[in-house]
Amino acid sequence: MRASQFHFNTLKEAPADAEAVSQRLMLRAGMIRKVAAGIYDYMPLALRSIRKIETIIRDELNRAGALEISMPLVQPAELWQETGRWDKMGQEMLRLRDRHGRDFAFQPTSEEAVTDIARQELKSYRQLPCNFYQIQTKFRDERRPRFGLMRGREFIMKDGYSFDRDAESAGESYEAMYAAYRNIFDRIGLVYRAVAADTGAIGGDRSHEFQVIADTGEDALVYCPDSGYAANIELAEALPLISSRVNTSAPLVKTATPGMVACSTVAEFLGAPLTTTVKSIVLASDELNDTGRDAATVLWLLLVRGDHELNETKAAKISGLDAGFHFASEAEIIEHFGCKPGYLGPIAPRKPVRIVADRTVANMSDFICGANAEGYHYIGANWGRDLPEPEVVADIRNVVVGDPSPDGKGTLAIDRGIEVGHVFYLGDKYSRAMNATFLDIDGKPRFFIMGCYGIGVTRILGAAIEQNNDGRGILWPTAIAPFEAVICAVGWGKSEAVRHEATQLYKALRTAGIDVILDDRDERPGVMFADWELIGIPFRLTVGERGLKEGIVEVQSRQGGMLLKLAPDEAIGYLTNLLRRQRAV
RNA sequence: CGGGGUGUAGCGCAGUCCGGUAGCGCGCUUGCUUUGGGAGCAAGAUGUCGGGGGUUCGAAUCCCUCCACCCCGACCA
Repeated sequence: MRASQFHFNTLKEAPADAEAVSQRLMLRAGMIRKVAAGIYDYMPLALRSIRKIETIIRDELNRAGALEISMPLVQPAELWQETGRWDKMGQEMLRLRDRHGRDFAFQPTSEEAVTDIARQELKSYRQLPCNFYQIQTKFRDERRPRFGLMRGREFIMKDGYSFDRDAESAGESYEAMYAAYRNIFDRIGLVYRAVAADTGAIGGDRSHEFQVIADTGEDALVYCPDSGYAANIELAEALPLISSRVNTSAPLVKTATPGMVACSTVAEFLGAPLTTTVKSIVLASDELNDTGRDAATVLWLLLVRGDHELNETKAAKISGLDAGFHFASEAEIIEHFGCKPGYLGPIAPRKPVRIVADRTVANMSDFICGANAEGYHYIGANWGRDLPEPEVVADIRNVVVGDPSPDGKGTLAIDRGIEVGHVFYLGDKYSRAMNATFLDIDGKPRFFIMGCYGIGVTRILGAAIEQNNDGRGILWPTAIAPFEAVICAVGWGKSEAVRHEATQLYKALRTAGIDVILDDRDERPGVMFADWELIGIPFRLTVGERGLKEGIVEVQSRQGGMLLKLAPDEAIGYLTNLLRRQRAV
């Protein structure tokens, strides 16, 4: 490719509304253009990267035995009604109507469509296992699209689905995809971590997220450097930090703490460690009473230690909260506690509330908590003596750095991550809902045991840049860079020697199988260098009269490192070998 | 969907309070000079001032009303 025949526009300033680094750099590099909130044009540079990612994905999935198909973007409502998701998906699913007034959905994912294929195509256990995937445009009408390609509304996703005859075989399919995902992300060349993830309503322990490590990531990844344990913080188990209660010594004292609302300020005011305070969080759930008709609001008081945070995913698994909850309103709190938020505690609320203590809180003694009176806290509170034992003791907090690893080997660390892939064991959730069966060896119909596997193709672009950028622009991993190398011809317009040598070099690199672009725009060197550094091409070769006099061209890595002055033949050999080694990873 | 904010040339902005017929930088076009880290000079082109309605002799500016976009908040590739 010659730059004079390619198209890209670089900008010195990014649009003011672009927030994320990846978004700013892609806009400045002219890779993407915003069309509407969360909706972008992919310009030629971006599409080259997208295609490279897709090629790696196809390659590894095909190798793992998966089969590529393509399902419709526009899917009939009936399919979605079968599983109840037509209603459940809510506003996130884009709905449309055809000229006859029939309802359709623009696919946000394709479990229904693929299960419909399976129930019609896969009739015998002899056809199993079977794994279909597609690389397709998705639309999810996000409440708040942001960060450019990281959380767009329209995006490209690889979604795959496996069909097996039983749980054991489905487990093997899952493991095969897990391994394929490892290969895919290894080849793409990003630093990532596979972590155990929450399985939501499905249950079971088979769900892993593939997270690209980046400080700007929205997820917190918990891992143990010693044991290899790794999980999303939503899931990561927090062990009790206190093994058992010590004998109580202090009396219960109601102490004035005027204006002290946060645990940290109370602790500071009282001169006590933050770890002796207890934080009160009030949730509300609606429950049916005995007649099964009128909904009564039940308040829950969740207690975590002052230095800890509530984990809502864990809270949502507690019996009674698992049907849904919301944070209690101030009115609900005053009605039940007789006090405004800020001074709430488990000792003698005005009306009965259900008390859930975190494992660590349950073993605390002589602790500080709100007194349910404005401007007062108790110090020296003790379970059993000053208040009843907690109704429920559970893990309801986020782990923090330094906590013991749940597997008992070492302590936990936390990274930020961007979720770019997810493998998930589905069981018969969709096959049962859609009555998708095959005939098993005993002649009886059985539901397919399914798994689903996603990779956010366009999100990988954003994640790659979030992880790899510097003051000058993007630093693409070679495997997904728009071009592997660029030849900057300095003085293209006026020097026949430069034109000749640059063209020869270009042809030779192409013959060697290198994806190279020749910058023949006759721009000044500063402009060329700045453009390609912004765009992030991994290798730059500079051909100019200055070097040709010495018989050399310059080779410079975008990552930094040495500027090499090599004879053209040497440069070709050097780059060919280097890229061959990188591709072999 | 709540709360806050912004819409002026492709991009970044000024002008709005105090109405008088739209400007700056970058980019773009042409010419000359320049040529190893975003060149200089000269001459140009580009605007429904987010849309609609109103007030006024006159509206980017004042009023009303839509719309779009961004930021902060209850989970996704």
